[in-house]
This record gives sequence, C-alpha cells and structure tokens, in this order.
Amino acid sequence: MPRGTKDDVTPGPGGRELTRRRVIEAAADLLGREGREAVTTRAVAAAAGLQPPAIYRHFADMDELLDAVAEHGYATFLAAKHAEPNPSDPLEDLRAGWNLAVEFGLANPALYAMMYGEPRRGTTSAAFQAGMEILLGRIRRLAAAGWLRVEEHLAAAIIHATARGAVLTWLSMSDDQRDPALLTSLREAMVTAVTNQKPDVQDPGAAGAARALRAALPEQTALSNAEQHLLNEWLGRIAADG
Amino acid sequence: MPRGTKDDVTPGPGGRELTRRRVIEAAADLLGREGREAVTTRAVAAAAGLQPPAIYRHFADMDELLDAVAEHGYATFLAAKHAEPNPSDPLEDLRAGWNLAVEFGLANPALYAMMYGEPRRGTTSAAFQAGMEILLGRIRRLAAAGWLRVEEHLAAAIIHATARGAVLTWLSMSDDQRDPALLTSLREAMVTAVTNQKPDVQDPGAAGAARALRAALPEQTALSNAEQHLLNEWLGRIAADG
DNA sequence: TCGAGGCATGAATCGATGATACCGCGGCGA
DNA sequence: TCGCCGCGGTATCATCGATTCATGCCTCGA
Repeated sequence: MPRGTKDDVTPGPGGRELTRRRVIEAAADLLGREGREAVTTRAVAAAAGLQPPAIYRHFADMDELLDAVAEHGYATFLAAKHAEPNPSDPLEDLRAGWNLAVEFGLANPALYAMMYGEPRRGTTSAAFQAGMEILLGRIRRLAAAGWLRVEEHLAAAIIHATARGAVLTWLSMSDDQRDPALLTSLREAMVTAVTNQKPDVQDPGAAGAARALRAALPEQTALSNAEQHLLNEWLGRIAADG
Repeated sequence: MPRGTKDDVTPGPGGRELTRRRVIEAAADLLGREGREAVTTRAVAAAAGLQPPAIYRHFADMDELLDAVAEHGYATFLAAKHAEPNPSDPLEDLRAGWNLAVEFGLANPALYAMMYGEPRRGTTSAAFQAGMEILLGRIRRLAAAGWLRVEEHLAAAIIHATARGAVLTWLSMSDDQRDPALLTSLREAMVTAVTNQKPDVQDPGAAGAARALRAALPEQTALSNAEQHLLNEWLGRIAADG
C-alpha cells in the first residue's frame, strides 16, 4: 500500500496550504473558546491532527503562528460583515468604520486582547496594517470632502486609540458595569475630535478644494510670499480644471 | 552566635515584610529594565537573594506577585509626583488627572501594558481600584461644580478608556510615528465628552482646505508631476500649520 | 533557663511549555 | 527511473511555574 500509511489517520492528504490553514483554524478555535493560555503547541497540534514539532514546518515560532491567527480572524470577520463604504456620506462612513473596529474587538475578545493588548505586537502584524489601510481610505474620503480637522495620520491615530480604549475597557469590565453609552460617547468624542462641524469646502473634488484654499490663503503663515504667489497660480489652474 | 548564620549571606536580616518588599522591588526592576518576559520566579529570586520557592511564601502565585508589583509601581509613581488637586478649577483638575494617568503609562511601559493590556487582570488589581478611586474623587468635584455632562461612572469609564487608548497606542508606535498632538487631542476629546464645556469652534482656515485638496490631488490633471510634488509638500505645511 | 512548637528556608523535583535535531517517507522534477 | 527537496514523526532539551519535604532558627511559654 503505497499511500496507506499516511491516509489511515487524522492528518489526511492535502497540500501544504491546507495543513497550514488547519493549524491556524485550530489555534483560532482554541483561542476563542479557551483563551490565550490554551494556545500551546501541543494543544494546537492535537487539534490540527499532527505532532507539535510539525507546526514549525509552517511557522518560524509561536509568535508567527499567532500573527497568522490574528490575520485569519480579522479577514474572517471582515468577510462576514462585508461592510462596503458609502461614498455619499463620509461622516456616517467614519462612524461605521469605528463601529466595525469595536465590534470586531467585542466579537473576538481573546484575539483582540492579543493583537492590541501587547504593545510590541502591533506594528509588525499584517492584520494591524490591513486595519490601518482601510481606515486611511475612509479618512482620505473625509479629507477630500473637507471634513477633516486634523492631519490624516493624526486622525487615524485618534480613531484607532479611541476604539482601542473602548474595546479594552469594555472587555475589562464586568457585565453589570458595561454601559453601551460608553461606546457611543467615545465614538462621538472621536468624531468631534477628528472632523469639523461644517465642511471646509462646498464643492467636492479638487476644484472645489482649490477654490476654498485660495479663499483662505491670506490667513496662512506657513508659506513665504513667493511660494504663496506660485501656489495661488496653481490653485487657479486646478480650480479652472474642474 | 545566635543570629550569625542568617546574616553572613545576601538574604540579610529583617522581618518578613522587608523580604516581601525586596522581592517586589526586584521584580519591578526586572520588569522595567528587561520587560515582562524577564520576570520569572528564578530571576526574581536571584535578584532578591533567595531561592525560587521562597517567593511562594509571600505570594500565592506569580499573578499575585505581579499584582503587588503593579500596586508598588503605581504607589511609587504617585508618591514621586505628589500631585495635589486644585479645588478652585475642577476642569483643569480633570486635565491634570488625565495627564497623570497617561504619564504613568509612558513612564512605565511594561508595567502599564501588564496592568491594562490583559483585560482579565484589571478588575481585581488593587492598583486599578486605587486609580479609579482618585479619579472618581475628581469627577465628584466636577459634578459638584456643575460641569459634568454624563453620569459619574460613565464619566470615569470615558476618562479611563481614552487614557488607556492613548497610552497603549502611543507605546505601540515607533518613535517617528509618535505625535504629541495625539495625546492632547484625545485629552480634549475626553473633556468635551465628559463636561459641558463647548468645544472651541475653529474657523475653517486654510488648513482644512489644504487637507481636502491634498486628498483630492490625484484626480487633478492641471499640474505636472513635478508641480504636484511640490504642491503636495506645501499643502502638508499648511495643513500642519492649522 | 530550658524545652517545644511554629515557620521560614533551601534542596530536590514535577508537569508542562517552546523549541530543536534527526530520521524516514513521499511527491516532484531531471 | 533515479535523485532530491520537503513534510511529518520520534526523541529530546532547556526553561518555566509550582510543589514537596526535611532542616534549622526563632519565639513563646513553663
């Protein structure tokens, strides 16, 4: 029997990618059901149907596996929600994005605590980067509509920090302490911190923004007279272009 | 020699309380200098001058020791700052309290991550409770002065959550990403969420329009690549100026 | 002053964890 | 068809948190 020895037990056939997926999902399942401590090489290996050392054929170390679990959980959540942005109302889009981030945390407590509880993990993780990317996209549309009150990266940091604080604080409270108003309060605080009460530009698009900036140009102090002069000419061309 | 055998080595004399303190300070020192992973029973015992099992004569398990370390670090920080509240201006007092909480986090990264990074630890910790107590005191004075906009416990949760998000986000960023404006923005967002103070309406200056135009730049066709490049830099300066 | 009990100390040890070295089998390409 | 790369399994290591047990000091009481 040329292939019997491998098929007769749990491991089963399947390519490398499939085994990798099985390991990740086993780890994610353990993390979700029994918490961070339960995710050991032995427990994951047993749940995935292979021996502990085999895990290291797919992941350099435990941290890499956990990063993969984070990415998997994040992608799964996004796929289930398939939240499409609404270009017509960027402000409501901002709220929806914040809600989405918080909902992810509340739906995956152990995973979220692992991703955003340990400060060192954040930067390198792919899931972290992915979350920031879609956040920056929403912020860009907000900026294009003239709603943004602060610089884009600062806005992203504010949004992220409020969501992070909201989720971790919520998770650390007992049931009787949890007040849904905390989440809405933090969200609205974030909105007022990030956006203007009225958009700074009336007409959408580059032309409208150029007209608005040209009108407000005399107040600025960051540019020299020569720079301002040239900028003014360019703004005129952009405004006429629209 | 009735007491010589105990004095001739590192352990030294002193009561039970002193040994306990030495263990806590050794653990706190290890945590601050080498991070969370370095705090093992063996390392702590070696630094404190006793055998690993002796630690369990003072603490039920590792978690209890870490809780004691948290309390010690928190008390030490508070004693060093000896920040006395200013009854005359409860609003500025609120800001000072928030700043204090954040400064504690930035000054003790590993300790803060341990205290507020793992959601499960929060509730039981004595240091956590102590922080909440002085926070509630400040909130009460705020309420007495008629400044409070929301219920006291909700206010405490908002303050705590914003500080928590601020510190953990700050700690997870690399040096070049850290913008002090993040901390002030979050603090002011907290103030407007908690108090009746109206947010200062900033006039729609050039900064907002500059941000809008920057976001819409890729659409425009009136400028060459070189012109657009320079324009982008100028817009960044104007946006940061606001 | 002397004896007895309590308690901290220290050595040895346990179970479990993350990680590694080595071997054998299989599939894929030359 | 042969050889090689790679995957999984067995055996094993170093270290971690935590426990057990015997020893000896320290204190309290007679």
